[in-house]
Amino acid sequence: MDMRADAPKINVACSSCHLRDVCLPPGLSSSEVARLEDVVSSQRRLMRGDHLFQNGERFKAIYTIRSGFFKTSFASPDGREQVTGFQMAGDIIGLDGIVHDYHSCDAIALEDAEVCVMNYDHIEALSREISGLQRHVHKVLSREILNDHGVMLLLGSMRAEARLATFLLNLTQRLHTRGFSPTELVLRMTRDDIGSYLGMKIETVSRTFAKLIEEGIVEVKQRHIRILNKEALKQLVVLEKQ
Amino acid sequence: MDMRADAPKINVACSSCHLRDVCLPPGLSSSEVARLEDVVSSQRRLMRGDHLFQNGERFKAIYTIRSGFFKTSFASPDGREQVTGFQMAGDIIGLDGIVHDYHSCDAIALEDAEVCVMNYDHIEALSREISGLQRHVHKVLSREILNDHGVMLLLGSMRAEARLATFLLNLTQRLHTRGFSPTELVLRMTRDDIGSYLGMKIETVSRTFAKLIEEGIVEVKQRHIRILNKEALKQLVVLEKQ
DNA sequence: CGACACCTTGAAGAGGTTCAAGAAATGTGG
DNA sequence: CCACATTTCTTGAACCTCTTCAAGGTGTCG
Repeated sequence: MDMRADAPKINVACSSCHLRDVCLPPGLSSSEVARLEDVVSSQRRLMRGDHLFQNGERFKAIYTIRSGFFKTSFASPDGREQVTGFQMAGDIIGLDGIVHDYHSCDAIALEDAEVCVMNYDHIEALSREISGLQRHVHKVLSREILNDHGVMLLLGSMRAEARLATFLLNLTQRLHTRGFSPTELVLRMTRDDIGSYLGMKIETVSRTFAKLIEEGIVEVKQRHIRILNKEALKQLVVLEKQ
Repeated sequence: MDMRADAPKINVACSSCHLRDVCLPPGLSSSEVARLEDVVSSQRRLMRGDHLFQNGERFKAIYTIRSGFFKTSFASPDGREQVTGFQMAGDIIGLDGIVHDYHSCDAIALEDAEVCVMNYDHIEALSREISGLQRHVHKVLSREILNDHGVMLLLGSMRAEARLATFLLNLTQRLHTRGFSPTELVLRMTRDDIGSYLGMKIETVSRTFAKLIEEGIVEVKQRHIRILNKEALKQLVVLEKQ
């Protein structure tokens, strides 16, 4: 959060960023893109385990992930905790902070990471002038809601195997659109994180992986996962129960 | 959705609406309020069971509930369904539609209801001029996200009894801020709806109510609920497990 | 009054949790 | 670079919660 000499205001080149399509609204003029670059007040590097922000911290900015992998988790006053999502390059993080002017969840880097810091007031101001940006911000927020509804569906109606299958399919799909393999991935989170996210105990996560291996659907070497039969994974989600 | 002669463009008096504080951004000048009233392009009356909007329907407006009670539910392609929330007077509904320009869930009136229809393009345009409105829209979206995280926590980490307790506390608390009793409520939804929302089968909902009755915590007469021991309800949420 | 939707209750069973122990990987300090 | 501590993951067995299946009760509305 500090702006030390080694984290100066840099001129970021959104225009040449490979995440441009994920991150910026479509159809902006180059002059508009130039103004948007001003919003990115700085970049921040994080080491594995670092907090990008914490519950209760004052909300000033939202962040676009340039590289690395994050988890967000939400804690209730009485000590319950729930991992609410995993974020990767191009994802935007920190939107929960808008309501109360402080963050209400924790964002933790699961590997060394780099983010663009976008000052929220600045975004607000600029989106009053660039309607494409305004719409983009709304869509990002709305997408988050949609996404959460998907997780609620998973938590509310799926069995362990379908949850894990959905999780793996979702991750590979997102990685695939970022140029990675559609059938192989390295999990950056612990089984505990997965368990929290999917609403199951760590032992159940482990056993469910074991079941998928047994059925010849995936290959697991630690956190390295290879999907051998994607169709079977999809069928697991659909068939199981009703 | 149709603009028949009996549902004309009316001049709505937001300025004198009793929901004003819930619905409008705080600290607007009276001229700004006047302009906001233009956003409310019409009002719509719904009978119990009517859809306010449906999955797949083109997104044009968001709605503020003036009276009545709604549920929103989200269905996956394979036929799973999840009730994602219950909405009452002052709540805003339809925000899920922004991302894809069409609605991705169903909103159904659980009793006769009345809503203000707010044209979304109009809101966008006006919030470019009134920064208080812009911020308000963002906050409403962000609050929705926060809310969903709370439900994820519930679904991911609570037992049946804690889920139901949380549900009842949440409902009464919201009703209380709207001037209703903090200890009595009439459920507008079926046990099935509750079950879907809380991720449990209808039989479990029924049995869990039975348990709460047995413990002397609530009194249940059909859909009429009276909370006899609110502290005990709260303790159920906290104590149960860890 | 009869039909239908909604709700409750019982008994049996499945799926997931808990507790416990050990294996495998990772990190740390000498 | 190895030994040791720690974290992370796996597996087994007993248990418990919730689900499933089945039947019957209650309320509502034409």
